[in-house]
Amino acid sequence: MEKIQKIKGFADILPPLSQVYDHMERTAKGIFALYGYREVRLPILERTELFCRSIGEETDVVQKEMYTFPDRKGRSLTMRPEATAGVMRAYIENNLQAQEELTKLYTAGPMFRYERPQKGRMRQFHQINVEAVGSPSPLLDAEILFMLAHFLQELGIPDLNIEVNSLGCPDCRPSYHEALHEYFRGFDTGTLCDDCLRRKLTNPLRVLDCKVPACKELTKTAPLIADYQCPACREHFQAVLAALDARKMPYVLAPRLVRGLDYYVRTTFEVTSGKIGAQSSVAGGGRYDGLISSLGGPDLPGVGFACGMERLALLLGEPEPVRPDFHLVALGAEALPAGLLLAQELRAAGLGGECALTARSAKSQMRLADRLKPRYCLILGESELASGTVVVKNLGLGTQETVVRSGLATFLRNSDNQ
RNA sequence: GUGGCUGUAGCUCAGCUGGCAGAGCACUCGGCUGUGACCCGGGUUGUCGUGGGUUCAAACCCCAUCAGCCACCCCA
Repeated sequence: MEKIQKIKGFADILPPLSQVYDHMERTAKGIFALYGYREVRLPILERTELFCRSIGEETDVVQKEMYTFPDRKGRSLTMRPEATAGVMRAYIENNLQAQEELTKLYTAGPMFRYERPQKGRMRQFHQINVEAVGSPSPLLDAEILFMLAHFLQELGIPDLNIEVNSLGCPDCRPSYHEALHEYFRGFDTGTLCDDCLRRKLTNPLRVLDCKVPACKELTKTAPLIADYQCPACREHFQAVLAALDARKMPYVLAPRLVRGLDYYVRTTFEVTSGKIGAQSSVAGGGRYDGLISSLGGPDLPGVGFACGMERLALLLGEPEPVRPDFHLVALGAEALPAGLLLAQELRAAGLGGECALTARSAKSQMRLADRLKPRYCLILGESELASGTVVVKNLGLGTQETVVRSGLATFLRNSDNQ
């Protein structure tokens, strides 16, 4: 029979890597709880229109990266390419604004984008996502950045760069776009790279982010967003930075930082690492004040970020294997079922480990025990069955002693052999 | 969507100008009636990614296709 293989860009997350994912989610849960965030679990499939309206019709994500298909009744569905849209849909649909003034939510799970896979980029990837809805305060922007930094620090990831920018708002951004347009108009073939010639028309902000030296040189004298922001946006951004400074949080101002999702306004940020290849962005987010009303909800502001779990996993490395408390070696036909009963007693007492299930030589069972690195190897044979004892062997030290069965759980629990 | 590199044992990889499919690790059995690691000896493991083509003969050359990796692009 022909084997069926997984879809391109999709991955099986097996042990021990699955432990890393579990660790990330547990750490997130613990840290986020300190800030008042609660978990939501939302559908992976949504109506296509949700993403067109939130992410933006003209973005790359919507234009060429979505898994979109009709259901059995011909309605267009899309596998979520990001989490914020779905969280906002759920917020509106469940009238969460009626429950509390500020709603703090987080979620973790798979996202789907049809892109060419490479290091740190899969078609099914996983994000931890945080959203805070209901407050326009710049202090909330700062708090969410504190929380993101706190989370990454708790995971123990060094050498991350936190970049911060303000994109302005619908009131002031058009004038900046206009200015950029004006600035780039003069540059033609030979001055800007081919990509930027396209970008200066579609998304002039992206030209500022180009890595080609010639383009970089030109952008040095390009107009700055800061000079075009309205007083309200300027004040907001200054308040965010003041809060970050007061806590002495390390960050860099990135006036060229652009986001590929249309809903972002004012504060935006990105966390990058130089150690994981070209896809260096580990987390990214910002404020999205007009998003909820554009989806038919109340006119409430929001802030959030997404954290890429595959990229975090690249930085975390292999986890320590968990050491079982015991491994039980059973010698002889009668010792096998007796060994299972004994193992079950120990598990009931909160001790973890495995026992032999099939009759094999002492040598092969001991070899297996050695691989599993249990705190103790327990040996149960005919003579131990007869005397109601168990041989307890410390594989690290090579020492062993005979312990009465009734006292075994206590003996194992009190031992300091880790 | 574009470009480059790569697919050979469970894993890591050799395999020359086309001529019997290899090594190390792992696994397994034994040396040691019921004691692991270290040591010694034996043993198992393959549609050479897949499908075509060239050839007396293809893991090797050609075409196609699938998958992986890296980069562009884009983003977490």
